[in-house]
Amino acid sequence: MTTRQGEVLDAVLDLLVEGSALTMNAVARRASCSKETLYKWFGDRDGLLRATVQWQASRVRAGNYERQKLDTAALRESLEQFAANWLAVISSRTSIALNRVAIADAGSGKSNLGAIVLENGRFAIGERLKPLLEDAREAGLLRFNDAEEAFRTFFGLAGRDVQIRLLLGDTTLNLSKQDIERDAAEATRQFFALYGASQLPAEAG
Amino acid sequence: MTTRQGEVLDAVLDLLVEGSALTMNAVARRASCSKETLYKWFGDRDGLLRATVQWQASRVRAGNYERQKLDTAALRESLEQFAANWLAVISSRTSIALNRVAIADAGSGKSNLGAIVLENGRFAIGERLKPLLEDAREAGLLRFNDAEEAFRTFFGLAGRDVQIRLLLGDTTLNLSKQDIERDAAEATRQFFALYGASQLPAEAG
DNA sequence: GGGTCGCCGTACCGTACGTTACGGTTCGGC
DNA sequence: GCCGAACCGTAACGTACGGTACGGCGACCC
Repeated sequence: MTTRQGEVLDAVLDLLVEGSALTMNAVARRASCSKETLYKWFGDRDGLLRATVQWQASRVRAGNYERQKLDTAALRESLEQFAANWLAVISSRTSIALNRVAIADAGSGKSNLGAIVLENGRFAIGERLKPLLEDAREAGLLRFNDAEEAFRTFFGLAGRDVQIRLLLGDTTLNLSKQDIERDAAEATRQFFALYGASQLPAEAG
Repeated sequence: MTTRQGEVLDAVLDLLVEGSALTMNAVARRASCSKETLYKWFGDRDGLLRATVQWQASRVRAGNYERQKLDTAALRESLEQFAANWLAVISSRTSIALNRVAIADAGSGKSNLGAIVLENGRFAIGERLKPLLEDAREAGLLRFNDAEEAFRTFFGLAGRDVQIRLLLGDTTLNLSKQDIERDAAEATRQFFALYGASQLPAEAG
């Protein structure tokens, strides 16, 4: 992946975010490259989309969680960061645009953009969060049987209706940085109320 | 909306659920009608899609909640039914297909399918659930300040990652009727843990 | 300075699909 | 039995777009 190729993929992202129709002509014009080059580098339109999705995924992937000795404050801090980061990602125009094409593609089943997005989004964050949850359980801070189920609950508390509303074009939902931090803190508080070891476990699955 | 027109829209739903490309030719063939009739009845392709979305919405709309004197058991029962019904809807092949076209459409901004789906999905269920929550607060069963926020939490606890995974084509998620009932019960239990008046309120927003 | 390579711009091709037009058929009203 | 309306099936048109071909041009090598 040369820098020039990255510029081309950024042009694709630009067009997607704008909501313009993503034709090969439009990409070539925006990226100031020839269509021949596009086909040489990416094969066909599907390959271009796949490369774009992976290109963006490679940028979003944050540092992995480092196993550590946890106390309640550190755990809360980590959870809030996870939630805030996730909310920031799913409310970004880029993520919305990419999820839209991936969802449309998953319907026609031509490429496998949906699987790529899932792998780098929902599943990646799950794999990054579960070690934290398990360390917290080890440290006696959380109670749960199944880390996957606990994660899914946290995912629901953090995301709520945000992603589907944004994907469907709801314009009444405008998450500022402050909103995101407040919502992330609230989700974390609720998660502690459900899974915190200092309280009665809510028959957590 | 004649019954014949309903048959045509059912043909559209069939094609969408199959994942076939939704061309006017395919619709005409599947519905055994002429393209001329399609254009006469629905104007253009967008009109056909709009009519299809509204046609399905008119079928999904369930009975409204009837205000009643609530006790804990009745409240739990109602909440579980709401959650189970919502999970059944969003995991149905029809809903997935319609949400896909609506989301794709919301990206290009041609029609306003996204708004229609939101209005008949997420927002409709919110308006139906909030009176129940408020009655429960009135009856001293729940504690919260903002019914909208409480609803959004319930929405997150019930839906979690289900909708986005299905929209993105995740095939590892297969919700049986039993799964749905179990998840609905669990979400309701968690919601009570967060907002039930018999416990300390979790600083609920 | 000539040859080669990689790329840009553009013209071009084939096809898919939205849309329109039209001949043929059924059916209710008189 | 005849008329008109509604509708079916299909052919035809125009366009948009994915994909290909080709001429030109700067860069680099020898």
